[in-house]
Amino acid sequence: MKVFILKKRKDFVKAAQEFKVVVNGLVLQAALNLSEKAKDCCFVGYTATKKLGKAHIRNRTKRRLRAAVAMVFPSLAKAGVNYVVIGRHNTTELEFAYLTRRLRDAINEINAQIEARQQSPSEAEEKL
RNA sequence: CAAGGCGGCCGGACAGCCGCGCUGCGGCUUGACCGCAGUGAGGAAAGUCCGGGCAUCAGGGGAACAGGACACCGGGUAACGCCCGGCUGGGAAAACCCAAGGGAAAGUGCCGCAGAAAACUACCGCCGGGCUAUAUGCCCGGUAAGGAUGAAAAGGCGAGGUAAGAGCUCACCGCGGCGGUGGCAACAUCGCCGGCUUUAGGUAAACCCUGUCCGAUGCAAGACCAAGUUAGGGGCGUCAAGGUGCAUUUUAUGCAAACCGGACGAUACGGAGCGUUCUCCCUCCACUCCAGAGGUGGGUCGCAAUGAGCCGUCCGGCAACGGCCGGCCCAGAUGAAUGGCUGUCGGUCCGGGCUUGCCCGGAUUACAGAACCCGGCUUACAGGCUGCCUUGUCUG
RNA sequence: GCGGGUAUAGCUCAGGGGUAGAGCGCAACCUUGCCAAGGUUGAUGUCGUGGGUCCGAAUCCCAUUGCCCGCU
Repeated sequence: MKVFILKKRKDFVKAAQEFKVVVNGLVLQAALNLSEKAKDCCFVGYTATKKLGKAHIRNRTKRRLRAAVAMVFPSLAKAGVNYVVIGRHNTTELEFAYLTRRLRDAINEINAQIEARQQSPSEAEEKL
């Protein structure tokens, strides 16, 4: 599974509106991407807000998230999905192995949500 | 050894595995591809407080006004509000430190409370005279030594002098002027003179005056390529070849630009040209204006290997800095590259052990991430190295 | 990346060199059988932080921190 970088603001906004899982250290959001391009790959975007700290803290947060995604996503991510990973205040402090485990939990959870929606779309829409 | 002052410098090191940006080369399965090699954050990359380069506004000369910055002297620099050296004033026992440090004699304003008075001073007091029998008291005059107030009180201090006093006179200090000497200068120093209410309190980080400098906007500047929109409405003017209207010379000619539709835009008026106004040269503009809606915001260059560049020897200079010669090429992203894991060695702190400078264990290892590029300033910063200087104590 | 504004009592704001103020709120008392309204009285600030200028700074100057806003 190939993983590419998400760039457009529009896609970030859409991901924030559809699926969301919060774990210790990070937040994972996702949205379906039905375009031809995304048929057999997925996109990932990273977010680190000004709340986290100054520039070097935000950069470090994104780096650790990228490193974690590089370990987890190639095996677990679903094709045709835009993921967004958001850093939290303790992303830079947690042990990397723990952070990776939590990201694995988060992606399994969010994939389950997506599959549930795909199997019974009408029911899911009622929920929303 | 202790306490302190002033600089300069570093700001973890090495190795392994998995990854990332850029550049170069190679590969074929030509792509958001793979492989190899090289290279990859700071002293502040930060704050955006100054000064430049560069770019656009078509360009240039002059005058006035407005606005802003700066302000002892000399030097350095591309330039600066920066740096160096000096002067003056203030602080410290000293090494040293601090200073927006021009003009108050161009003008205006302000100086609360207190105090007689905050700038043409006179409450108490002191002295003289008068009224009154005397004292008290009152009136007139002289005075600014003393008291009191205040941040600040009209040169200070001592002596002479006087009714009491006063630069009224004199010495010293201070101040002003002239001259000599030293210094590029700020200024220092010596002498003479003034006789100081003929010396005009403070405040310019109050307005201001004087001198010097300053066009605006910032790489999201700007240049090019590609794609897309080029539609509707209102207003000015020209055209009589269509319709309409009017007139008739009666079916064609003339007039009319009011209306519908169409084709279009003047070598004149005028407008524009880097704060405002004026002026000179020069140049440019031939449709214009308004409102609403929708779309796009992609790529290349700018841009990173030639620069006020970095390193080193030597030379000049007290220094900032400059010069000769030699060597080097050193990040370039755009959802934005340095990360993850492991080991060894460091630094600092704590605890324990003892063989007293080693071992063991634990914690900690700052501030912080280039975005067009340089020169400064300012602010943040664990810990460490190093040079010089001052004072005190002890020993020789 | 560039450029502005603001910070004063619990809240909303005045004050632009000379004793820090207003409204609302708060507390006590009066009024009432009780409450509200009304009346009387009172408390309350390191003037965001650190320096400087001045005799004297919330005010002027410099630096700094937080918050808010604008352009692209």
